[in-house]
Amino acid sequence: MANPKTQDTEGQILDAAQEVFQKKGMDGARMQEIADQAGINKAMLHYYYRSKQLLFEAVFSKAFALLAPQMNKILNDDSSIEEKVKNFTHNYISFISKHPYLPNFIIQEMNRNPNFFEKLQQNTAFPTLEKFNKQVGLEVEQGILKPTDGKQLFVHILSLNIFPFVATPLIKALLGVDETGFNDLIEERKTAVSNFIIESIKK
Amino acid sequence: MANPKTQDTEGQILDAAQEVFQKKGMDGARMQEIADQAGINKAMLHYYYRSKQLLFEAVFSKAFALLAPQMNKILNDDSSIEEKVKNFTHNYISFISKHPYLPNFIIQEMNRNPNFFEKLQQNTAFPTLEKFNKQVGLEVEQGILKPTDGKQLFVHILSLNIFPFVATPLIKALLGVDETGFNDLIEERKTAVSNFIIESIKK
DNA sequence: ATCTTTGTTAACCGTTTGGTTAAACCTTAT
DNA sequence: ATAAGGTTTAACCAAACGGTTAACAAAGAT
Repeated sequence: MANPKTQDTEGQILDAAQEVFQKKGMDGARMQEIADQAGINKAMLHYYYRSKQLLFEAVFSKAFALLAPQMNKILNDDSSIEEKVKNFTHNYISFISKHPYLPNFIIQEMNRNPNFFEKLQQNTAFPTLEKFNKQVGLEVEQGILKPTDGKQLFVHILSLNIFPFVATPLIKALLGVDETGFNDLIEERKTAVSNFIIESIKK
Repeated sequence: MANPKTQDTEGQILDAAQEVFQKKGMDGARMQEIADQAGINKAMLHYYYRSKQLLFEAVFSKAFALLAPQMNKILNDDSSIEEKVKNFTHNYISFISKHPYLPNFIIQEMNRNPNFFEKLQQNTAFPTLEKFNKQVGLEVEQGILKPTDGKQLFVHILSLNIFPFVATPLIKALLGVDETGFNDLIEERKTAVSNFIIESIKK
């Protein structure tokens, strides 16, 4: 990633917009604050991106494009289910630890405007569950896994990996841990989650 | 719940505010829209609740007060871990199916303003993990459960139960299901989630 | 050198927003 | 009847908002 100071104006704007939108959401973000963050005049935002809506869509699409490959890895590569679970859990948690605002941003804005999300769904090469589903069925037949529904398993995997990052303040409060304690918990989860899943589905 | 038409103005406002705030969040909600929803003049909102912030806090506190007892059930009653997991999963999913906006509202606003949440944490009888943690340790010693960390197990349980309601649009898209298909999936989860957990931790 | 295009700014504009006000409207006690 | 209290309304207000404009600066092209 390039140093902001050496980037051109358009890139500086996108970086600033990403920061502000991810912290405050579409409704809470202010064009002036994005301009201040980027260290430029507010008119430049409109010069490069026309409107708040279009600037937001640029930020959202860029963010979503970061996540999609992670999904495709678990859905469409050729390793076994057990390997997929282990790799996805470890990789995803590592990845999100570096971008902690990302999941909440995506989910918050998907809920705010499902229409825009449907548009994205058609344009992007959107991941599908087909291959994963078949693979689970096959490994059940082969006696590698206990009887397991692919859809439910996939939702389990997403829930266990993503939820803690979405509900960080709630979990901190309920567990009574601070920033450090939470980070330790997350670090533990890189193995705890995959062990928990494998233990449940492996024969 | 009383019929809105037979309620007094203050109650009508709170109901209308709940609906609008839960759909659009603090930043997206408009006082005029709340007034319209309640069928009254905008000035009445300020007459009864002084400001948008105070009206919002009334809505948030009421919503949180609905969820806290659910948490306490799994943390502080006297049944076994297995029973707790089964009951919590079934009860929580049933409960949230009737209030689908609730989890996302709480989480979204907790992330937006962690300070306000800390205030709430001190005032309310806030659930703690202490008893649950001890109980897990005990059942592990007794050979009922495999070696299990109480904290991680609790995060697992919350994640599996809450996440699908928070990320509904994402899950619908990835699984390629419509409203009906999603509802079926959720209905299945009342047993699928508890079986999945028990299978993993029970000796 | 001068023209043209692109990038940048301060000032401005119309609208929307949360919030206020003063007058009117009930209800009820005397 | 009427005075007093709380309740409700239309009209209004200042501030904040997204967006525009016109003038200016920088950089290439001829």
